[in-house]
Amino acid sequence: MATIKDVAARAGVSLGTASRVLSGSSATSPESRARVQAAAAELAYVAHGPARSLRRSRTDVLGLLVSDIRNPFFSELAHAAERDALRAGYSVLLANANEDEAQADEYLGIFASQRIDGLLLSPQGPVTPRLSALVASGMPVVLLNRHADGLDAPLFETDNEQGVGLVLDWLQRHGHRDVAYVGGPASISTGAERLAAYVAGRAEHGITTSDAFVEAGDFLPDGAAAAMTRILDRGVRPTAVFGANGPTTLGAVRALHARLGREAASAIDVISFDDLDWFDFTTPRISAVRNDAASIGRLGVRGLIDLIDGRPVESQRVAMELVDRSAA
Amino acid sequence: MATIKDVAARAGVSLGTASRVLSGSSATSPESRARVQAAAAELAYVAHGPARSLRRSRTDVLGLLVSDIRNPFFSELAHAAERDALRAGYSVLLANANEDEAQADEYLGIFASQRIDGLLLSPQGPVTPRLSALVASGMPVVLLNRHADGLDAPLFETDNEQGVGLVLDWLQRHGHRDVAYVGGPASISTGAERLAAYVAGRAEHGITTSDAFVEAGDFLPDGAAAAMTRILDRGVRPTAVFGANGPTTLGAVRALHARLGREAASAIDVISFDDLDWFDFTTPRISAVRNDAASIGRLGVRGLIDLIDGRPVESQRVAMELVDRSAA
DNA sequence: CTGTTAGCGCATTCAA
DNA sequence: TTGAATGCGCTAACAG
Repeated sequence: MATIKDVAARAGVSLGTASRVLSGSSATSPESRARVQAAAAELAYVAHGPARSLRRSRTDVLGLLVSDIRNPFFSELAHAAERDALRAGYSVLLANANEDEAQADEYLGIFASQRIDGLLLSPQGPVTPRLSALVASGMPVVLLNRHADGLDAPLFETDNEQGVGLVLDWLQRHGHRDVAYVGGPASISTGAERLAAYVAGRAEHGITTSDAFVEAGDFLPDGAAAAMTRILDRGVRPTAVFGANGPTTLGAVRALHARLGREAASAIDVISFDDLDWFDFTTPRISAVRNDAASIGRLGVRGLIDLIDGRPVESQRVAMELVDRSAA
Repeated sequence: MATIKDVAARAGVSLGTASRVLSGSSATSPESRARVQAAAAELAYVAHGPARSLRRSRTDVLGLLVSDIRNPFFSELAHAAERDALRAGYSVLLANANEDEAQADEYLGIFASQRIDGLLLSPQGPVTPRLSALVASGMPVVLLNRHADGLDAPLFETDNEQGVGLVLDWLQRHGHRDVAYVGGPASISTGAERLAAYVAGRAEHGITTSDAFVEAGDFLPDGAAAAMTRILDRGVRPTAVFGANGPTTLGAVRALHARLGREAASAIDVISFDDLDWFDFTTPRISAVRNDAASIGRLGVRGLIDLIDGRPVESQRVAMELVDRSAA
């Protein structure tokens, strides 16, 4: 591969001039510029990123660590974040924790070694030593959708309380009393907050306060199916099920079908925190509260870049919207 | 951040010795080793990836360019590939072309600049100048699921012909004659191959050869919905619809519902190339041919690493399996 | 506006 | 087994 030295030689200028032309860092004569650009094109020159990073002590790479890339919420978020980062001149190193703390920590090590310029993080619960070391070293960090105790970073998240409020209203409007709640791990802020909001509001919405109807999964389909099954195994028969995120609702619906059969399952209303592609096609349709994953991704990228550039950044909550499919 | 120089100073050894201990490249005395490791731990030393890459002229980073990260096939594939790469000591830079050629090309430029050690590619059709430059420069490349004309690289793909054969058999078994085929772009090998296999086999499976029933989308939901709508607008009424990939089937089902209403839509059988989470919950259920995206990802990573290490690599086809939900 | 020079952090060569 | 020295490719500081 051609180096900048080759380009300079071919253009008949010094290395410094070639560098200035190619990185546009300072003024150059039109003549040099033309010669250097021609030489670069002829040699198919591509700047050596690692060398440039070493010299400039920045990489123009952002790290994005999501909890579960197969969750459409996060794949949508990652997609939007990546696009916006690219537009701002950053690449994104995407890592998937798969809702696993150890795996998340491993990726933080890779990020540290790659010397990313900033981190977009959807944390898996507690702050690990590696994470606090990263923060202590001055790494700009923004949190996506979940906060981590003791980590003081701007947070871009859905408004869990408001979202759960929309669900509670919907349940009440439909006269549901025996509602099953399939949640996420208490160790994850979204899991804890959504549960807290549900528990706090259920009584005044006419919903049973029996904890026989409440179980926590792991925010993945299999764990949620197991949780749903545990509820059914108690012999209780909910008239509605509330899944605390997208994969959770998928797992819950699967369990309903597996355990009760298609017929009986279709007598149960389902409502979901996070909207999925296929909720229009089930019987009955599945309603949901939806937030714009793409917005959160974009807010996160913008916030992180502001942080990198030393501008102040405020946390932000994104309101949720009810997608009511019960009428149709 | 601490550098290896700091570590050496603290351990009271030379820079060279510290390097040898930390990279395990050659023998060191137990004593030096202990002192260096202790010093590194105390300083929370993390090797500077770019510097190391510059010196070793390799980055231990693989590039993975997928067509559409929101397609579960690719998010599953990416997830598996990433895990296996990590286990083999590589990180993965994941990029999403969003079925767009220009965006794919832009990422190839970033990959080139980052000096990735190898490329996993799900191409968007023709070979761009940038891609051929990359290949010409000796970059190891493997193709995932789609081939690119004139690019001679190992290919790991689903067996399109066999998969379409399974679908044709299923359609015939169910006595469908008026079958709508919603395909992908002809410029993408999977789009072309699946269509070719369908067209070649439909007559002998008792399926209409009228091209009024055939339309191409873009392998994304919106494009597929438009294609489905175009078919319906011709006034033809299929008894079954065949979607040529996952997002295509989603779009087709959406269009059926939007155009015909829930009731009429439920009279139409749907079968899909690629299986999705929710096919069990529709009325009627949606059958599919399924291939293991994770396997393809793993095969790709293994093949690419073999290529990097100079071992010979063979292309491989992964057989598809029918998931027949029509009986239940 | 340009050429020369130094050095980012690291792995590796050469002597000892 | 170790220390000293070199250079990977690049940008930035400096002098002209």
